[in-house]
Amino acid sequence: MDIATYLKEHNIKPSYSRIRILDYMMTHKNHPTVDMIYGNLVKEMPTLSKTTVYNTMELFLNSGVVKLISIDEKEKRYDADISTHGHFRCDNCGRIVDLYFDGPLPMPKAHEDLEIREIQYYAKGLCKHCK
Amino acid sequence: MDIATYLKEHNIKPSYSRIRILDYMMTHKNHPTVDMIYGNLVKEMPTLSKTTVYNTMELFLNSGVVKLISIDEKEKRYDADISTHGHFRCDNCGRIVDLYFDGPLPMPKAHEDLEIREIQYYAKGLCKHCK
DNA sequence: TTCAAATTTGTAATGATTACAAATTTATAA
DNA sequence: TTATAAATTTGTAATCATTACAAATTTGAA
Repeated sequence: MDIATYLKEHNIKPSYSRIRILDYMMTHKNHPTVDMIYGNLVKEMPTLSKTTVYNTMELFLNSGVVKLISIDEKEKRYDADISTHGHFRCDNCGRIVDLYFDGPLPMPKAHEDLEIREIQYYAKGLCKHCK
Repeated sequence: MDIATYLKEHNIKPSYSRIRILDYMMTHKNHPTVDMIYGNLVKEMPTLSKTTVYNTMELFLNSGVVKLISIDEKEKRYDADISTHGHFRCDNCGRIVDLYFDGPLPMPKAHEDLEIREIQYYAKGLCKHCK
């Protein structure tokens, strides 16, 4: 589907910056940091500001267009794939890959006193290339 | 078991600060931040430095005495319960509670190309008091 | 007791993120 | 089109948890 249409469906005005940022995320699927997005796009958008990327990620987050990945304690990462899945980060090269489960994401023992709205599943270790 | 003995078993010299810090964590079981530990202990240890708490947590982490909890994007939290379990954080009051599963922590679909060393399971939402 | 090693401490630096106001762009109405 | 308001973008400064680092203190062995 068209990126501008997708943004409009989430009640976001599809400005040029927003389209390019979401396009970057959907094309690369690399769970990028703000720095990665900015560093890549500024080559073709010389007036782009890092603050705009921060603002846009916050907007995307609140609109449900992206999900936050806190697998790295240093920098926030974002995922435009909002389907329920987990993530693995290689302790050596830092690359992040998706993790899927047989069936829905596993739920903890019944906690009828908790209203769970979001689940994050992170695994860490060594990837194929680094082990 | 005695805290000093426990530290020695992990090849850590049981200095007074280290004993008090680990004692705080085991007594409170509140998944504290460095600030929480410091703020509580400094009342009875006026010369305690926040840097010491940071140093000690790093030491504990590398020695396997505590585990890092990255459920909060702002501050690191630590858990002296090193058994495999998940965590839930209330979006409203910030309290963190333990999550357990029927059986071992669920594993993702076979990724024979990944060497998984650690798994973190985080859930967020509203706790009993806040929902 | 003496000296070296380990631990603790305080201050300064780092770096990702946020605050904020000015500048620019876009949309709306006359 | 033109004027005006609203939304977006931008740059700079502030924030704040964490780290770096060297000096001070404590500990332990000879």
